[in-house]
Amino acid sequence: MGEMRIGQLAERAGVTTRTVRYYESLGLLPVPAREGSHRTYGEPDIARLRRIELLKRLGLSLDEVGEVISAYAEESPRAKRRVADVLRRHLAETESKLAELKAFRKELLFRIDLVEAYAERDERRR
Amino acid sequence: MGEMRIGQLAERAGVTTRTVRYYESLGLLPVPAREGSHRTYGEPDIARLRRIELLKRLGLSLDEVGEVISAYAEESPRAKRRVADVLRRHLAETESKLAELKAFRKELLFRIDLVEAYAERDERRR
DNA sequence: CCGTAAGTTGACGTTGACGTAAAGGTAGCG
DNA sequence: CGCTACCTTTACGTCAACGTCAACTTACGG
Repeated sequence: MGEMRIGQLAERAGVTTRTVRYYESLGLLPVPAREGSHRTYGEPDIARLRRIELLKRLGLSLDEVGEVISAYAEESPRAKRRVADVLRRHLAETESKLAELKAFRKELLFRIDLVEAYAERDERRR
Repeated sequence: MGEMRIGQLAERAGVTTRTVRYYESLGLLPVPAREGSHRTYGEPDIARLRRIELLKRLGLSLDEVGEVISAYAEESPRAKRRVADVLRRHLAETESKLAELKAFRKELLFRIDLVEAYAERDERRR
């Protein structure tokens, strides 16, 4: 009943086997069934890995992913709310960074415009 | 003519002395003047440190800060453009992350609403 | 049966951005 | 003179998130 082994899982989820074992050791992935000594996985594990990678891309640490992923699987509203809280926190952070970044870019683009205006004027005065 | 030493600079810029020396070793801060064996700094160094910390908060690595900070001090349009390029790249990344994060949050809030709706219904049916 | 690819555990290596400890130099105050 | 606060360099420690290597074992096609 083992749909696939660690190599295929890793490839289909876009990670390395090392990463799969590491996540397992951190409890981000459930301890898998074995066929003999080989870990075996199914489709849901791919989905779970992809969720983990998404959460990472969003800037969560693996610890935070741990909180969120386990709560994510649960049905209780309390768990869901915890997930939402973690995400909202990161959303707020990201939004403030974005605002700063935009302000910074604006200032820079402005200065570039200035310099280019000077350059053009110098062109015409030749 | 030494306006302050490393301890005061660090405190006023909100970093540690270790950080100041580290940044100096990376070339993020200019090699400072000395009074005897003690590094001395002025107001511009505070400003520079604050710019560095801002850039870090925006998600740049110290390497990238290095590119940006030196170019930032230069007057040439080419340098300014390089600064803008680095920042635009990070802006794009940040914006895409933000979009994902928003989608994720939306999905979560939706699920929370669902669960809460169930909870309420159960309340009324008691 | 043999070779090869893929899997196993265990342990050490890496990178970035500093922290921290050791072992001392120096400036000012009483 | 001696204390205290602050400074100096050198060097090893840390943490996250894996990479990499060693030394096997297992599974499968020819």
